[in-house]
Parts: sequence; C-alpha cells; structure tokens
Amino acid sequence: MNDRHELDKRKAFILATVVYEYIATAEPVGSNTLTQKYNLGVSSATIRNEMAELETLGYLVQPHTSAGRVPSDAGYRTYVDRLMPAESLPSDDARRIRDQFRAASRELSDVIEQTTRMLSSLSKNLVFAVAPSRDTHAFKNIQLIWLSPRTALAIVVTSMGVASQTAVEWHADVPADDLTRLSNALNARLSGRIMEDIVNADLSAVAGELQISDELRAAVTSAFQNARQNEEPQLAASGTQNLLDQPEFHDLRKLRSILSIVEEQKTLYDLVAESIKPDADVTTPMVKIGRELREDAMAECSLVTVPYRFGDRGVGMIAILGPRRMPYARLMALASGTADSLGAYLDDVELR
Amino acid sequence: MNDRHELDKRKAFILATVVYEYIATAEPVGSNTLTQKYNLGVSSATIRNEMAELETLGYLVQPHTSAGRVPSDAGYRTYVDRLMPAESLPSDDARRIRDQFRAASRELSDVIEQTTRMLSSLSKNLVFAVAPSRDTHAFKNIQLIWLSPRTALAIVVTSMGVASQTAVEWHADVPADDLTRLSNALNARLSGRIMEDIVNADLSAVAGELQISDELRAAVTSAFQNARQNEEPQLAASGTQNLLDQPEFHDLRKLRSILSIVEEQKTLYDLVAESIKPDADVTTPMVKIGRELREDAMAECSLVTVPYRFGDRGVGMIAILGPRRMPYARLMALASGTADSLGAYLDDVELR
DNA sequence: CTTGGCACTCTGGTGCTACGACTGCCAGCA
DNA sequence: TGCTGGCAGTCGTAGCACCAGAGTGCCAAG
Repeated sequence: MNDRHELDKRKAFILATVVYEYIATAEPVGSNTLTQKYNLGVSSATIRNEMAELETLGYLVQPHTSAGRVPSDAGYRTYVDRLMPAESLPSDDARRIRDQFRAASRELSDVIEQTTRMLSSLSKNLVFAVAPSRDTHAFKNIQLIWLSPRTALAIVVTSMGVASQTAVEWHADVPADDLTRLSNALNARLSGRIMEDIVNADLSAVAGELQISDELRAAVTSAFQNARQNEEPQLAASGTQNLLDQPEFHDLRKLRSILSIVEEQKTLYDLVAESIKPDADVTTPMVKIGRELREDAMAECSLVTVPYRFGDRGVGMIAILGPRRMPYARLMALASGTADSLGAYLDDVELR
Repeated sequence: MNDRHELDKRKAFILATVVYEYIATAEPVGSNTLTQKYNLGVSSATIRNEMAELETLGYLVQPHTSAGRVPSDAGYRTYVDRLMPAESLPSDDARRIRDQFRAASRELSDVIEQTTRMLSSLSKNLVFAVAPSRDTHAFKNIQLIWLSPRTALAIVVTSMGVASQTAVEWHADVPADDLTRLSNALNARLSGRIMEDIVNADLSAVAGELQISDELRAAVTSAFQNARQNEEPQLAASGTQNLLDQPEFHDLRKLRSILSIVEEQKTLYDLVAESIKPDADVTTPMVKIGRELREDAMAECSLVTVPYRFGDRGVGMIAILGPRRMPYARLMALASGTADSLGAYLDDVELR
C-alpha cells in the first residue's frame, strides 16, 4: 500500500498531467493529447505503456475501449495528496471576500447565507455552510424579568444576537430584587464566555455567593439550557445552478438525486458533521472524493470542506461540492480564505 | 374583447378538454385523441374546424404543423377563470397539513421553511413562501436594562419569538427605576398590539404619563424602530428537484435560468410582492400564467400565489411555481388550505 | 353545418456507413 | 533493457436516408 514505491517519477508526472488535463477539458485524455500538449520527452507509445500500468494500479480507468483515460478516485486522491501544486488565493478573490464581510449583515443566518452566495459565485460550484450551533456562541447577557412574585421571564442574549426566552414559575415568592442582583452578577461574571463552557457549577457558584434560593438557581440553569439548545443545525446552500454547467450533471437522474440531497439538508449535514470539532486544525481544508463520500448519488462528486473558527475553536463548516473533476487547489485556497475571513468576522462581531 | 361572445358552448368545451388533456399527458392533443377519449358527439373533422378557429382566436397554438395543439397563455387563462371545475382539498392532504402545523417548530423561519417543504412534496412543484415582515408581528414585551447611569440595553420581543437589541446612550443620568417603570408600563399598555400599529404617539403617551425624560423616550422610539426594521424579506423555497420531472424543464438552459431566479430570491420576491397587502382578500389564490409573469425565463411557468394572514391582515405569501401545464384547481386548493392553516398557526402561537 | 376522404407535412426512430480516436501489441532499434 | 514506430483492432458517434405515425387543412358530398 505504500504509494511511494508504486509510482516512479515518470508515472507520477503522467498521472498528474492526466488529471490536470481532464479537469481542464472534461474529455478523456489519450496518449497522443499528452505527448502533443505536454513536453514529456518520450513517445506516445511509451505513454501508452505507462498509462496501461497506471490503469492496472487503479489510478486510471477507461470509460470504454476506444477512449482516452480518466482518473479514478484513487487517481484524484494521490493527485490531491501528493502531486498537485498548491495554489494561493488570487488577490482579486481575496479582496472580494474581504469586501463581502466588511459589508456583511448583522444577522448570523444572513451572514452565513451571503457567504455561501459569494463563494458559489467565486468557485462556480455548489457551496453550503453550517452555521455555528448556539452553544458555541459567546454569552452576552441574561435578564431575569420579574412578572409576578412567582413568575418571571428569562432572556438570554449571545454574541451573535440570538436571544432565547424562558418562562419560569416558582412555588415560593421570589423578591424582584433577587432577580436583578442575580442578573447583574451573572452578567458581570460570565459575559464573554462560550455558552458551552458555562456549566452548572458556574451558575451555582454565582447563586451561592448571593445566597439565592435553590428554585431560582434551577430557573437560571434551565434558561441557560434552553438558550444552548439547538433546533436542527442551520445550513445554507447556494449555487445549484452552477452544477448544470458541468457535463457530468447533464444526466437528469443524477442531477435530481443530488438536488434532493441538497434540499434535504440532513444528508448534506452528515457529510460534513464529523469535521466540526472544536479542536480541529482550523486552517487545513479536507477533500473527499467520489465514493469516499459514501453516497451513491455523490459517486461522481468531490467535496472540499473547511472548518471556520470563532475564538480559538472550530464552530462551523464551509463546503464546496462539485464534480470530481474540480480545480482542487484553487477551491481549497478559496474555501480556506473564506473560512478565515468568516472567523475573523465572528471574532470582530463579538467585540462590538 | 368579451370572451363570452367569442366562445360558444362547444368551443368552450373543446378548449377545456384540450387544456385538461394536455395537463394530464404533456403531449400536444389532436382532434383524434379528443374524439376517442372524450364523448363529444361530433366527428374529428368538426373538431378540427373548431380547433382551427380556436387557434385563430388565440387560445391554442401548434408547436409544428403535424402536431396536435397546445393551449396558449390566453387558453390557460380562460380555462382557469371560467372553464375549470373548482376542486376542494382532499381530506388526506388536509390532514397532512394539519399534522404538519401541529408538530411545527417554534421558530418562525423554521415553520415557514417546513411549510414549503410539505407543500412541495404535496404539490410536486416548486414552492416558496415569504415570511411575515417584523412590523406585522405582535408586540410582546420590551425590557430596558440598566447597564450604567448613562447606558442601557433595550430588548424587544415579538409574538413570533424574534428579539432585537438596541444599545442606548444618554447625555444625562437616568435612574434605573425609570427604566423598570417604563418597561412595565409599555408592556402593560402595548402587549399584543401589532408592531406596525404602534406609533410614536403611543410611546409618547406612555412616557408622558410617567413623566419620563425626553431622552429616554427617544431611546424607546429607536428601540421600536429597530425592532420593526427588516433586513431583506425572508424567503424560503423548496422542491426544485420536482421541476426536473417536468418535460418542459428538460432543456438545461431554461432550467438554469429558473434555478438562478430561485436562488437569487429578489426576482422571486418581486413576483409575489405586489400581492402582500394587509387588506388583501385572504382566501382567494391568484394565478399568473406564462408571460403574465413578465420574466422571460418564466415564459413557460405558472404561479399560484395565496396570501396568509395573521390576525385579520395578510402578512405573507405562499406560492407554487411550476410548468404552465399544472393542475390549477388542485394546486389552488392545496395552497389556500396551507395558507389557512399557517394563518391559524400564527394566531395560535400569538396566544401562547 | 357536419362528415368522410385524401393529400400533405413534419417529427422521431431506426438502420446503416464512414470516420476518427483510441488502444494494445509487436518487432526493431539504441 | 527500455523506447519507439507501425499497425490491426475496437468502439462511439456523426451523418444520412428512410419509413411510420400522427395530425392537419381542404374539399365535395350529405
């Protein structure tokens, strides 16, 4: 299984060239094309032999006997992992991304959506993004609002502007003053902390210092729980029409099954869910190719995913979905550039 | 221009039958099909003559010489307006719609999205919906939160759970007690009122009674303005993959331009915007056919729109977009059934 | 006014052929 | 031993002719 021994320098170069050419033209590439367009220093017959061997090794496949060759999943994989030259983000694109976030809306869901739009227009592929789940937001403040001696309303606001309300009821009277004191203490102590990191012990500690009743403390706990609780993961997608330009999606059946998956969202989310880890190395994009996606409908697709961070942890994902025949290096640069800017934007919003 | 004189009974019946048959089969319908499948009492030659006349009158067109005939925009129009039998909502569908809203989420945007999903699966077409803009929500409560003698945070919560925060700053000290009194008074007086209806006079009246400073009153005004202010209209769409099943969208160029419009949202919104009027007759669906949509890309589409209400005013729209060859009566029944249920749901949530 | 008959038109499918683009293999050459 | 040119073989596709089928318009007769 050690590829280094399987592929000598020339085979590697031929494989790289085949993948490169196929990505550019969408046509199966034959030995003649290769010798004509690229300076290989050997004749087409030699290339033929090498290509035949690359096929038995599993890196190339022939769509049919009299056609050129096309990379297999394994072919793309080694191309991406070892053969492809890295690209850096063109300054035009970098500027456009920066401008996008400078003008961004203040609603989290709008920002995520606008980001997918921009990136789909830059990348000419389908883009989707997972919004940060609520427990990764930073806590901003809580207000316990006295409605009657035994009822109150708790409003929790996070850095990203999302507020949740919880109605609470008590069996014993609670003085209005306690609510204010507790609110103020909690805000002073916990503001800026990540929701996820605020555990019951923190709440109890604050309540304990103020000698607050257990019932009131329980109410605060449930308000925080409520604020952290997520509905379904929020997911935005855009650029489906870009898929239509790719010859591999001219088949309506394939197209349909992909569109279904995109609309369903759940499968889409599963594709990237595993990559959303707080401790993920947040700058490296990941690539999944063809069957690696474990979805029949996606057998001819590839996915570039990159986590974005808020503070020092990964809180969401940006993903570019397209044909396997995609410009990997470019899309990886685009995706991580966008992820970086989105992360910076989130940090910036938090400070306001 | 008076159609009643143009179309005698037999022509009307033939037109209706052609439209009906074409909707069902997607094949141009010829005089033979008509005489064989429907009991017309005359021969195919007669039908031919009538159809030729219907063509010169502009109700039918021939895709090419040796094909049957297909309705024109005008043909569909008279069919929808005068010829088509009304349908009522099948009880199965009615039940499914009811169940959907019973199990609905509490987030407004989720509800709208789930509604489009359900309706697209029921109608097998593309469905989109415009969410109520914030100023049509009912006001629930405001909290003015004392942060320092000269700064505060105003949180406005509406019936649909959306909260907005406004930071305020003063030039003179404001006692914390004033904030509480004003919050309580505003909540007592205005809770339940529609945001749009709460004018500055209302706010001033409350502030006046309590003898509150002008600066504080201005802060409240801006908090309310802020809460009413909308970002872009919220729009959810689903069921694009349904379009692929329709033969009229097998042409990739057409499909692409429609998908672009759907993703862009703005054009989509414009299509229905004019129908969102507070005083609209909220039960009648509207139909736009082909070129009536004033969008080249939509020349072969029809749109069924129906407003839904909250309280006694229209606050949003549900729309079904599909090929002109759509089962109008059925979709109209489905759309208004859904709109009714959505309206009822919104009213219900408001009472909680 | 209706009808059967008929000539005409157009589309879509089918079968055929020729062509072009490959490959694989082999024998000869450095 | 590895490279090369040549050549036979394979396969997909574009082009073409052709036919069948569906449907029309028109006409003359009922």
